[in-house]
Amino acid sequence: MPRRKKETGPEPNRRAELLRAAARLFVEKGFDATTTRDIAEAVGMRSGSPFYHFRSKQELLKAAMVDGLDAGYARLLAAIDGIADPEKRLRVLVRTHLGTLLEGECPSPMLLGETRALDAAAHAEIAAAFDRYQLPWQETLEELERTGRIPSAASPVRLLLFGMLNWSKHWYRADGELSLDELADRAVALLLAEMHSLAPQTALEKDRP
Amino acid sequence: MPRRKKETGPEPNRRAELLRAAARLFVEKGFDATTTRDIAEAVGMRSGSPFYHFRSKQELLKAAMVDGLDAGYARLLAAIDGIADPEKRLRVLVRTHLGTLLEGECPSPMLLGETRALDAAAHAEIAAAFDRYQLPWQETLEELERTGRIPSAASPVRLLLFGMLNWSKHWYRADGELSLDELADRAVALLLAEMHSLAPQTALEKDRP
DNA sequence: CCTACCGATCGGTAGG
DNA sequence: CCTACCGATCGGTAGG
Repeated sequence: MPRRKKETGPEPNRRAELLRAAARLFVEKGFDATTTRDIAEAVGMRSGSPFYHFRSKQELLKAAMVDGLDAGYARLLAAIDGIADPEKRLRVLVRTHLGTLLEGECPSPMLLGETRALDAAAHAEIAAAFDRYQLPWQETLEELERTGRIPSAASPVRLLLFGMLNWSKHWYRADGELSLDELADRAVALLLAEMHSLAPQTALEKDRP
Repeated sequence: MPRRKKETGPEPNRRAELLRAAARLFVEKGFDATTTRDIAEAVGMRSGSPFYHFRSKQELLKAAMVDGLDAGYARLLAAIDGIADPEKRLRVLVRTHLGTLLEGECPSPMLLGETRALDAAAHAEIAAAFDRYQLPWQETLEELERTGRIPSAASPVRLLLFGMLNWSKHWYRADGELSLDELADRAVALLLAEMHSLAPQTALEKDRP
């Protein structure tokens, strides 16, 4: 029986393993504090071997960011598929984003600050991946503006929203009182100002429709 | 004429200069990518001299954070002095915070992620400084809740608010279209949901009362 | 992908 | 606060 594929060059699985380990370590310890030896050890390689897959530590960071963002983008699209109501769609975007950020293994937005060390070409690739990621958000916000649910979908609104969500990485505890669903509700409520027209006591007690 | 003070040990000015330089460099390049040599050079010292003032690089980071937060706290208190209306006070808190963060030389909240390398004792000192800093915010939010301007002043609200503001360090450009005053208005409007009851076009055109 | 290694750099110290 | 320095570590490479 014929093999699926001739073995050409490096094993793609090992490359993906390196990227996952790198992303996790970069988030955990920071780019500079993470050594290429840490990353190699995390996947059972020797110190020099990551450089067989990636030209430099910088390229490892760039690839981890772009792959992480694209994986998150795919997750977003799958989650909002078929949801026509923009308010529900926003809620799903927020919840899915928080899941990627706080439960996932590759919280790319947290690596934003670590890209300082990268050159302009890498920055451009990462920026393009961020732009893709933000597309469904901007569409949804604009639909909410058109239907009068928010007063403005101008760019700062989206950025303030991402700020609310991404910063939670600094304080959210999975073993705390606040569930991810509740946090998502809080954030959406803040944006939509719907709590203002609800009785405060019931603001967090919404059932599923 | 008598000297104000006998010279006892290290010059306090030099210590403060080191802290300012360290804070700026840590924000700019990250804790690990900043060398103690960078910091020494920034204040015109030789490579070993910072260790005359601070026991370790970690202590430099801890002191820079605590000092930066306490300076920001003093700035907050001065700014809100005598403002009775909680809505106006919140607006001033937000604007002052954004000023410290985006125009100041020591944006301490951005160093939160860099404290990974510090031990438990240092974390406790920094946490205490953060708690002080958050006091006037929490008081103001609770007053807004009591007077019915926001539906809840529970802890996540304050944290989401800080998220909106702090994340702006990642995208705000001083030479862009959005002024700090406008950004502050946007953030406050999001929280108070006042835009909902205003005509959208005038939401950003408020004069001073 | 491993072995063996290099050049550079870094935090920190001794002694003045 | 400087000079001179040490031990350790790190990103990366040559050769297989």
